[in-house]
Amino acid sequence: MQASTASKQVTPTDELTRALGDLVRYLLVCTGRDTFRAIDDLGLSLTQIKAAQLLAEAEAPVSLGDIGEHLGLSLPAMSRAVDGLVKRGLVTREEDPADRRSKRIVITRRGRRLYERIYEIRAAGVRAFVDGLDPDHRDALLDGLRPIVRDLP
Amino acid sequence: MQASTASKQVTPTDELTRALGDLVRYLLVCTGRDTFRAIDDLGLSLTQIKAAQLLAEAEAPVSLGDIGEHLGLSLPAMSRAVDGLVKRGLVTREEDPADRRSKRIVITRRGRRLYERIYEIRAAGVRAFVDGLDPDHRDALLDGLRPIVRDLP
DNA sequence: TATTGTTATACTCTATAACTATA
DNA sequence: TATAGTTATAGAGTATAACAATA
Repeated sequence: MQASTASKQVTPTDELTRALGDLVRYLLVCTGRDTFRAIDDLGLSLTQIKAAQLLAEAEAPVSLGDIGEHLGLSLPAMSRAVDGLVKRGLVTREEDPADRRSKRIVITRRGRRLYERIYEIRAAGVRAFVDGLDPDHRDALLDGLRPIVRDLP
Repeated sequence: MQASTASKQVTPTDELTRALGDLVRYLLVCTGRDTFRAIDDLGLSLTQIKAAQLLAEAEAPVSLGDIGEHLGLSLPAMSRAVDGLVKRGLVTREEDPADRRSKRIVITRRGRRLYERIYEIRAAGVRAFVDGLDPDHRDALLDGLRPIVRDLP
């Protein structure tokens, strides 16, 4: 707990916070452009892509309300968004036999392919950034990142 | 260029791409929640916050068209967004003496304070993540990040 | 009576088109 | 005639309210 007359003390936490903030911001710009354009070209909304992502990664059946809760959106908004996905054959919507008020939303093979394509576009932006790194820097970053990413929830 | 019978070859580039992608995604979730809620509570749109950020970081005078171009939005959309910012006293909008068709948008002291508050909320999310790291991991990540962030555009 | 989802309606944000003022 | 910005209007996406079906 070092005291200092000025408030210029920069701790490792401060420095890392700033570094991570800058990096995330930069990567978002890199990867966002192409991704948003691709989604737009598909005629899908961001909400629909997020829903597809949730469904692609879900392990248990997912109801409409589940999706809305995860995405922080209202039930009507999800109903409409899923409606569009159903019409395009990207997901299916069926009554839950255990509770017929509820609907089970399941991604189709076509929906999964579409989601993976979007994922690849995003990854390509990150990859372009990584490819531009000095190999030594790249390896050092990987070393620093490996144990942290391993523990992400 | 090692050949392999399977396609399981994972290069450092692959691994780092994935690690960075995962980290960015995780940090976005952490920092996005509070930030979006704060913006919403202020009654401002995301566009208005982005405009404020651009203006807060701008070094030269900025026209309405400049903002729209940077943000990828139409002139009418920017006009409306800036209108709201002017009404709240967060920016000023004045004729450019050199070309009276053009307007110079300038952030006010109050606008700058507001932008910094939002920035702090976002940074707080990153900081919470950093605080949760094992100190050794934290320092290793900082070492890996330092030369890279230094060279960001 | 409570809950899941859908439909009706209003609001916000955006874009295109039409317009004004200046170059 | 071309350009910077504003105003008018339409479309997409969201939320609240009202509704239907099931628990």
